[in-house]
Amino acid sequence: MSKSLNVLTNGPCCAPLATQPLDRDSADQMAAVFKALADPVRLQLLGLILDSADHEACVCDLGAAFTLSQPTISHHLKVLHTAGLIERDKRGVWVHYRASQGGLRAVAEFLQPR
Amino acid sequence: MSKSLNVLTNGPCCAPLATQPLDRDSADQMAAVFKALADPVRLQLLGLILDSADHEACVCDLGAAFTLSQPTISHHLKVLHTAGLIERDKRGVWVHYRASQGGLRAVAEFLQPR
DNA sequence: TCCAGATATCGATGGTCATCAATATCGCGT
DNA sequence: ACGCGATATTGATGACCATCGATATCTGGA
Repeated sequence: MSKSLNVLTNGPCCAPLATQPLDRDSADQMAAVFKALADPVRLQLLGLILDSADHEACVCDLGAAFTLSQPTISHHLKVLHTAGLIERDKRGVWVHYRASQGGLRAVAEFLQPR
Repeated sequence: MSKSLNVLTNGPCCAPLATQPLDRDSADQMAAVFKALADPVRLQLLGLILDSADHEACVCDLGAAFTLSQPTISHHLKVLHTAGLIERDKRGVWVHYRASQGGLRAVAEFLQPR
């Protein structure tokens, strides 16, 4: 705790924190990425992409694995793409999404950097 | 794509997916953990805990780092705890939260296991 | 036993999100 | 140029969530 009053009545709690919290901007940015991962459908989509050859899959195949509507799948892929977790590659009529190794690594590193 | 019709009209898209998506239960479970991480305040709380000695901090110190109300901080800590990301340790009047190495590792491994 | 302080729970509220149907856009073949 | 199929965008709707004030619970000291 921080108020000296409590120290008098209840004794010391613990040494005050040494560091400042992540600045708000960085926290917002990371939270946005985790928000993109915080949906079961998007995790399934990402899993399908990672399990595919070259970590890349066509939207048509991805959509076929779900009973959701086509706009919904498109929306989820856009969220993952905006978060920097997958990359978009349009080949004629079809669109392929590829896992972004950099984006995924950045998230993983955030969780055990100390 | 999946319908042979398209193959006739537009040519092949790509080889169909080899694997099934993550089962829905596992996806829901992982999404719940990511949902716990998908908030800037919770990321800041987790960061403060990880940066503290022994990866552990007192609620009173954690709350002092924010301008949010005490119930809000308590709520966020509960969300992190329920997700298995931090452990609770009550010492008399004060409560300490400790990072759950297992929980954090599980999340990080999920992102690059292939 | 009683009080004060630390933390948690409850109920309400405003904002955000997942999903869909409808529609738009973009590329290829004819 | 036209049409069809693949993907994206828009607008609406119901569900979920972050936050707060009020209140409850728990613990140690007097």
